[in-house]
Amino acid sequence: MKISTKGRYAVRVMLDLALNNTGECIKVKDIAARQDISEKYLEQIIAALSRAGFVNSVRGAQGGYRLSKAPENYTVGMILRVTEGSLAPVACLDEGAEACERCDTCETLEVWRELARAIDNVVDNVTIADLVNRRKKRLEALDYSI
Amino acid sequence: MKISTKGRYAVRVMLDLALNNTGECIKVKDIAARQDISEKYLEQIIAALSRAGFVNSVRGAQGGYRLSKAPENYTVGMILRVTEGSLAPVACLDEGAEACERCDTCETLEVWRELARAIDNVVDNVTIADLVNRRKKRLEALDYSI
DNA sequence: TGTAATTCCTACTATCTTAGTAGGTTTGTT
DNA sequence: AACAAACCTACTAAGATAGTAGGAATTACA
Repeated sequence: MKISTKGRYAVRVMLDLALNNTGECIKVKDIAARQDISEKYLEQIIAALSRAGFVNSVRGAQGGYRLSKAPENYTVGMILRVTEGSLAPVACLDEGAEACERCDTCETLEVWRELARAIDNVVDNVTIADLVNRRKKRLEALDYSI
Repeated sequence: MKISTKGRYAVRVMLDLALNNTGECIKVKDIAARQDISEKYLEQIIAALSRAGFVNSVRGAQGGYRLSKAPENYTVGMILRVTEGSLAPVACLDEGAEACERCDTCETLEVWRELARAIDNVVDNVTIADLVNRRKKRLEALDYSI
C-alpha cells in the first residue's frame, strides 16, 4: 500500500513547476537539482506528465517545461493516476477489470470500495494550487516569527 | 497502492473462521477449499494471525484454528497491519521512520497524512462482525426473493 | 553555420517484493 | 502404531521498482 517514488516525485515536479513559474521554461536539470532527484529518472517522469498533457515542453537550447494549465487545474489524484496507474486498492476495482466469479459473495469487496472512495476523496480534493498556498502560508508564518 | 494477496486472504480467513465457527476447530484444509487458496500459502498467512494472537491453534489430529475473540474485536485494519505491515502510503509515515531532512518544507507530506487518516478511518471502522452481518443480510435478501 | 544545450527515445539492469512451492518436523488423536 | 493436523524453514519464479546509460532530434545563440 505504498505510493511509488514515481508518483511522489511527479507531484513534487508539478509543485516545483508551479512554484518556480516565471513564464520562462524550466529545465529538468534545475528541477532535479532543487528536488534532489536524478536528472535521468526525472526525464522519464516528466515525459509521462508531458504525454498526459499536464506540461508543455520546448525542445532545444533554452527549452524546458511549463505547466500547461494553472495549478488549480491539477489534483494530486490526477498526477498519481498518470504516473502510478489506478489508485484502487485491489485489482477487482481497476478500470476495465473483469468481475471475478466470487464478486457476488465477496463481503470484502465492499470494504475495498469504501477504501477506494476514501482515497479518491483525499487525492481528488487537493490541487497543486492548494500546495502552493500552503507553502506560501508556511513561509509567511516563518517571516513573522523572525 | 495495492493491498497484497496476503492481506486480502487474511481478511477472508478471519471471516471464514467467524462464519464457520461452531465451537469446533477449523482446519486449514477446509478454509483453503472454501476460499480456493493454496493450503500451503494459507498456512503461512494463518501462522501470522496466530503469532499476532488473533487465532488459537490446536495441534495434532482433529486440530485446527479458532478465533481467539469474538468477531467484533477484529477490525480489517488490525488484520491488514499484521499481514501487510504499515498501511501508511509513504515510508515517511511508517511507525519508527526517521524524519527525512525535507520534512519541514515538504508540502506533500501533509497530503500523505490526510491520506493515511482516510485509509485508517475506513479499515479501522469495519470489523469482522460487520462482514458477518452483511453476509447474513445478503443471504436473507436472497431468501425472500425466492 | 557550428556548437552547445536541451528534450526525446529506447534499452538495459540490479534489487526488492510478491506469491507462492516444497519438504520435512512436531504434536496429538484414535 | 498410524494418521492427521499444525509448525517451521528454505527455496524460487515472475514481476515491479528505481533507477542508469547512451544516443538522436531539435533549437537558440554566437
